[in-house]
Amino acid sequence: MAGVQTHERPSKVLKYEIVAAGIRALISASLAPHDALPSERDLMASYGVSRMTVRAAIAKLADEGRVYNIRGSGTFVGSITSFTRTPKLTSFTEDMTNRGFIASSKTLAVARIEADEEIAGHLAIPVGTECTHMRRLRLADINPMAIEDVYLPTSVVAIESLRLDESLYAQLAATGHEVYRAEEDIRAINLTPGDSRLLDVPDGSAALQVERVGSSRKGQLVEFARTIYRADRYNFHFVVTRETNET
Amino acid sequence: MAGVQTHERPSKVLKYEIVAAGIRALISASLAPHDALPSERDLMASYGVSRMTVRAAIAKLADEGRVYNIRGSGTFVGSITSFTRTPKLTSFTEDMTNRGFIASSKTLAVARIEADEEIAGHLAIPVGTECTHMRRLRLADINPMAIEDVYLPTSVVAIESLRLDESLYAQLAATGHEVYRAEEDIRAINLTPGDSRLLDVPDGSAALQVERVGSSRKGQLVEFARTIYRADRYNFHFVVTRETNET
DNA sequence: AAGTGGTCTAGACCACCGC
DNA sequence: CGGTGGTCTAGACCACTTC
Repeated sequence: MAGVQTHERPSKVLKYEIVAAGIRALISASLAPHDALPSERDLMASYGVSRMTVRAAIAKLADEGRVYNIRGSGTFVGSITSFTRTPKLTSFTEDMTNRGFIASSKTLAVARIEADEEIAGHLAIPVGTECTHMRRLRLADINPMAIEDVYLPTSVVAIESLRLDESLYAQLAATGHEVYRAEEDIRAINLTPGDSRLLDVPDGSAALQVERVGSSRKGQLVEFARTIYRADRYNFHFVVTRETNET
Repeated sequence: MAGVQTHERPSKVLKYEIVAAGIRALISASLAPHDALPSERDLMASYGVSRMTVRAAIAKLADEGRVYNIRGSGTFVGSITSFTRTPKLTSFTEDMTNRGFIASSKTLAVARIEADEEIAGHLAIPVGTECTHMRRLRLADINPMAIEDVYLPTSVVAIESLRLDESLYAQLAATGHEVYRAEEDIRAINLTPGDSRLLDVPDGSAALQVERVGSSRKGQLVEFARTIYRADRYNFHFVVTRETNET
């Protein structure tokens, strides 16, 4: 039997997704940035749904940065440009695809290790727990983009069953450990001499480090990953808004 | 009775804010990370509100990273630690307050300049347009935290009317140019010798650079700001989730 | 004054989880 | 199976912006 498959779509068609798709189409077909969308009440009538459904659709589009609301005035098309990265959970391959690159990898090391204090702390497991460690050089269009170290408890993925030629996330999903939620920590670092060579930049160059602790839909901690991106090739770009808060 | 006048904004008390505050208090009083919250239906009864109001409160807490939902199972307390910075639009002072520091500033330069190509591009104005430039060293508890350069078209704020001892954002808001939405670009850089000295770190140290283009409610571009943070003192920490995508 | 988005009610059915 | 969060309806009043 060829190829492990992830679950097909028993997914129900959500009404607010239909409305959102319709609005997306409307925007790309006939609206320019800062143009007004039809009012929520108009959209209710157009799609034959309740107002809450319309608002759920607009909320999703706003989250994507495609539209924004002005109270008392209307909903308007945003001015998203290229190279946007809303803070959503994506795999490296998806991220590169979104940025217009072709992703590839070179596996540098795969090993069975015992969790040190840092890894154990992030994954909430006892120090010394057996883990699978994978170190990969990540490429975008054949050029070095990042170095990624991933640590997973052996109970999640054993090293023997790991297939290096397949997406790690797909393998996790296939075994019921889909990474659904993660906490990310982003900071700037100076590269070590070894990492500088791998990324083909001068020693001591700045780099963007993203640490991620990923958990499954059920809340189980699945992976700890540290990814170090070339500073000259990688950035985050997103929209922030002012909210009436706060404590 | 005679009307009591205050300078406070007569902000309406929102029900979902009350519920959210109650849940926040419950969490800090008696719940540990990954403990379950009362169910939404229980919260409805406790606060005497509809389910949608409860869900609005929980949605806000989830946005803050304080709780997370598991379908079919419940809502649980998140594991956010210190030094969190959700990607919201904040002033430097607010940001530092959230992180537990006391913010202060030292103005390094204020000048009238003509927009170069970069600034003009960000603010969508012709090259050579008159702008106000302000350069400040930002401190957290007396320690250098960041260097900030802000550029504003003179039509938004003229240098003569700028008061250095007052919040820039407050002055902008007072003249109808409140920054309420912004696009941010985050990347890692190596500090220049001059900036290294200002931030009191070794020459060539890595730093986190945040560029921001802020716009008013009406979509007018108001400011271009570049803030360079000490890498050892500043990071972003936020929660990301996997969402139904379809692009 | 009219129209907009923001909040809120009081119900309902569904998909999913753990027992 | 009962309980949970996810979606959805059909209304309502409010605060705000624009005319």
